[in-house]
Amino acid sequence: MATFRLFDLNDAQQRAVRSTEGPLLILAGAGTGKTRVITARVAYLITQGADPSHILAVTFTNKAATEMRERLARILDADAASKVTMSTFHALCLRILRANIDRLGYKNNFSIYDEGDQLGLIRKIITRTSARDERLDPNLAKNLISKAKNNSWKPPENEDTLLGAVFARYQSELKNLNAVDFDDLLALAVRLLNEHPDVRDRWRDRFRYLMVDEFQDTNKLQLELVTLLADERRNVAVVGDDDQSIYGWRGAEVSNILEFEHHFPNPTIVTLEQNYRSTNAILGTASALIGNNPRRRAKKLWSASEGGEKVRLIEAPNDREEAQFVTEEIQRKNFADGDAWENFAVLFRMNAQSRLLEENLRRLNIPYRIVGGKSFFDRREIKDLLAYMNLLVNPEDDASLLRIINTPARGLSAPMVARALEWSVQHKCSLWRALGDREFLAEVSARTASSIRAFVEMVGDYETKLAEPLSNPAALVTKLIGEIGYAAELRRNCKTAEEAALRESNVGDILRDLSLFLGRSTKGLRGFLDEVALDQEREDEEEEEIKSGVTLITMHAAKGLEFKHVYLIGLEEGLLPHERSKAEGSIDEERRLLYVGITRAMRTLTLSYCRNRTKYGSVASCAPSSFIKELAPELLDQIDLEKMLSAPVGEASAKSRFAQMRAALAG
DNA sequence: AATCGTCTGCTTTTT
DNA sequence: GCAGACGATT
Repeated sequence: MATFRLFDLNDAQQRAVRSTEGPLLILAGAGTGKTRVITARVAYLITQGADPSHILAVTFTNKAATEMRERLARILDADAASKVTMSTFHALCLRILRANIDRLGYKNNFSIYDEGDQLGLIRKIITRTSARDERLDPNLAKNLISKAKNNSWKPPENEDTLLGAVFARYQSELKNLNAVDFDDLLALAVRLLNEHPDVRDRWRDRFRYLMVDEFQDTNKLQLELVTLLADERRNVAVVGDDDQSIYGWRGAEVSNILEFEHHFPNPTIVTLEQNYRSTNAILGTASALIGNNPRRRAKKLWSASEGGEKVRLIEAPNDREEAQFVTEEIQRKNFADGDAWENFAVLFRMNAQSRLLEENLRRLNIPYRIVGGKSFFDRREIKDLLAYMNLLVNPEDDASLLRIINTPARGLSAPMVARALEWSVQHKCSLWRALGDREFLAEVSARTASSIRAFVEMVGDYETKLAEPLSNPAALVTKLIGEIGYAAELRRNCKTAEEAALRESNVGDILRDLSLFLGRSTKGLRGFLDEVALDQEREDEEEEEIKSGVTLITMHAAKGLEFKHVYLIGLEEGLLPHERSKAEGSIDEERRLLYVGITRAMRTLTLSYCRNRTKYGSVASCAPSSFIKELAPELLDQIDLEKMLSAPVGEASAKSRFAQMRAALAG
């Protein structure tokens, strides 16, 4: 039975929770207890008699889904909580597709292509398709194709532009490879539900209460999916904040939330405005800024807690001094006030800005963590291993096959692979089929042919064993990487023994993860690969340990997080708002980005900009961001760093001397 | 097949 | 000013 208490919520939150039938729009300003409301509402639905298995809550990230699942488990009994579906859009679509994608002419064991695989395939198609004087940037093509899919545009029938031709071929080739990309997960699920009423009705029957988190970030396809599932019951509760829409460049449509009434007429609308995170100085600054945006749903954040320090605006001579000031002040505050490093975060527009901060933090021996950057799963050895696993599940998966066909080297040279690929295109079959075809083998030398046969036989062997009912995939994969001598391959390819050992232990980590997965799931190797494809967040052991420390993070990645002390650096025209966004006319989104950054702060907020900044290797002078004059002047404390440091006596110089002393002690 | 050098072109990145 | 990609070299 639910143990949550409705009266712990404020009035608006209660209204949101109690509104159980029909469309509901919850406008949840930053820090207004959104996750709490969603979980409370799920619990309330169940106390009102809803079957937990009829409830679906969709989020964007696995992290959010997990957090919600955990919170729900705390206020509901474990059995009921486990029956509620909490899923990302992509995982939900994957589930829908794994059950019935055969209706669209794919096989149910399809592979999921990540952006690397996607890019590889597009590169290949471009070189094969383009005339000599034509050029198309593969990355640009990938982005345009993604945009097209998210808008449900079909590949053009007439291939009269290179891009159109590449798009059409990319799509048909993916299908031949029995693979789908991230966009396809959404697009094909929508198509499946649209074209097959029986499938649609099954899912509609399954999910009778829908909740969507971060609704401002949904794109066209995601809205369509929600609409398709909602049916005439229209039990759709969406939660979001138009002011925090910062993913327009990835296809998110703010209009989904701005025009919610258009998509779901006569909704209940609840606005959450009481903020439990920040001081009124911070909230006032945020409100003043965001008030400059034209198209938005009015809301006024307020906090019950009084006072709070003014927001500081620092003018630094250059980016070096800016970084030095921020890091030394963090050190000083940590020492003077005993604030743990975890309470501090430095937010910026571009990842490149983290470098100077890193250098300074390292110099001062301050622990830090950089959020974002290269993923564990981008590592060579992990991609290789996953490619082998993918191949065992779906041998027609050319991208995986190409990745490992000669890794470790087994006499299957690049020219031979190119010929095989050509042959496979001519015969409209997969690379795997080509390698197993007598006709093709007759075209290559006897030695090459025997190498190919050995490889095909080995993979086929494992594939057969894997398909046996009582097979142990983890043991099989372990045996496979032993048989191919992958450890030796790593040692051969790494400069140092330590690097090889690290990579080897990464391989071990994945194999251990696989065993753990198989222990808790019945979905086998295929299920493991699905989970990995859709959750790239996980970190390895070492990184896990450095979870503590000062956080360096982009404003985009900071959405949803909060920190006691926030430093927002580089508030310069051209950086924030970014030059490119200005050119594209998305200033409003840049303003929202700054708004998101500001509202991360709980107690203190420090903004800074530089008069000069090193850009692309040379120093350029810069103007303060045009957003600065939109902030509330009465809540702002303006400080010129140079003047402050040259002041003969007073607090500032005492602090600076103190910082030097600390630095000496730390060094 | 691997490595070296030159060229290019610079955001943000939930899945 | 640097990383990533690609072509020329051994």
